[in-house]
Amino acid sequence: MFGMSIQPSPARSERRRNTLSLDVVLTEAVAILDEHGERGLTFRRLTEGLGTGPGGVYWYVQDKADLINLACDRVVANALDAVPEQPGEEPMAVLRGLALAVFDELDRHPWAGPHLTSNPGQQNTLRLLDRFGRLVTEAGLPADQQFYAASAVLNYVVGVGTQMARALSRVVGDTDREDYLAAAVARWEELDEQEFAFVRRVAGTVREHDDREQFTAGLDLLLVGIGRAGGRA
Amino acid sequence: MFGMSIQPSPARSERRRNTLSLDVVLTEAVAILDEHGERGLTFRRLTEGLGTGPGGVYWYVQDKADLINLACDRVVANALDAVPEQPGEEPMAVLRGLALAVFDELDRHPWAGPHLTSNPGQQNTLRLLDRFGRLVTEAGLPADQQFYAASAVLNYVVGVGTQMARALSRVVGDTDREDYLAAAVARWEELDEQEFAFVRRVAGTVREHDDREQFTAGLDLLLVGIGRAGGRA
DNA sequence: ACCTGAACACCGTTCAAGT
DNA sequence: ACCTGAACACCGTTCAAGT
Repeated sequence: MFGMSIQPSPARSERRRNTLSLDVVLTEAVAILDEHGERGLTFRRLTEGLGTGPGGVYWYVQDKADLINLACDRVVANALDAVPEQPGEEPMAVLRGLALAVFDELDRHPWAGPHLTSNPGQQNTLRLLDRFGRLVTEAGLPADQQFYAASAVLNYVVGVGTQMARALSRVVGDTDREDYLAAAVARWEELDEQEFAFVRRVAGTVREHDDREQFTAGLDLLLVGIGRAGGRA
Repeated sequence: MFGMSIQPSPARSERRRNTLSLDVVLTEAVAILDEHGERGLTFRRLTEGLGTGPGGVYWYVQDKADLINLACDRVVANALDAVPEQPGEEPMAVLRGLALAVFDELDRHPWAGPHLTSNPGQQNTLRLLDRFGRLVTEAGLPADQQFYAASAVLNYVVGVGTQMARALSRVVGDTDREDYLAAAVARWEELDEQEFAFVRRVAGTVREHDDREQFTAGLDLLLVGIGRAGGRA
């Protein structure tokens, strides 16, 4: 739905060239990003995979930044498509499902996370914010708190989701395939006990549980808080 | 404090070269990033400003990614230094002050935001998480919720802070200096009324208030929620 | 140990030319 | 309208050589 190309699908007959389209370009770009990471996405590799020249790509895309943004937008589109709107359902349950869909998508495409918060030009991230906002509204949150509550949820989902996705993912920037999270925790346990008192204390507990469960536990903490909150401190 | 170079400060006598140091390199890098954005940070410009060759920089830095990470780490260091630890103070008040310090620092250095969440190798971001964690603990949050509460706060502060910093900042990627936020809101108001029902409704209110105030209002919402939350949904 | 700077491989982007 | 592919300017990184 949201990931489809904007231009009308050309009649699949008559011409034998014109195998290219924004859709095809983005599919290839996402595949390369998944396999080789952000640094691995070069026009050389992209055009090789597509069987075109650079000019062909530039017909559909403004520049490399635009290409990556569009690829990110497609990732978010996947999450949105995975959880269709369900009017009448318990809003917080829907929100939780949507958050998990984003989590799963970030797990599949770990390169996308950092670009989601930073770029407001992405239509589907805005769409995601909109859905969070409507769900939070449905749940009865006062009007003047809705925007920042929705922002908080979006930031939590993307921020924590990105971190955990990188931890789970075996591909980080085309190089290391180790158990990233375990390595991080091990590093944490070597930190100074005074200076990093908190991180050292919780380092063990982070490893123990299932990541997806912890992700939603933190989300629920946020939602329960948002649902109950009445005014400012 | 946290922004200082790791290596011992060399005796400022005897040698007449050796004007370089990690500290000097990072200062110049931050200055370039502030003025020209991330794309504007090239080794050419950097070495011109420093009066060195590329090899000189590579003595202190592993590669460009490392350079940017170190620059980001210094930005967070500034925020940490701005709010020294104050045992005995009201933890939530201290947390709020620390969050605002990060906000201000992201306002000064809008390029840093996207790199903070994505990179766990940054010591000072970890330090920031640790302080949030200790403050949340002091405030009486149950042990099993502390880590994700601290993460939520960190993600809110960095995520929303980055967005607003970009909105306020006049330099975005070396080019446009328009009123970014106003433009964003104007774009929001042109969106489809059905599809973006929430964003369109709140678009007006976002513009009205003072940004810093809204930032803390959202943060307080989160903190009040965290403080009151008892269990999962 | 610290720095120089020429050299290298490569990358994003352009554009005149083709269909 | 859509695509080709050679050409260009530039960029990150290396490394033998200096002090």
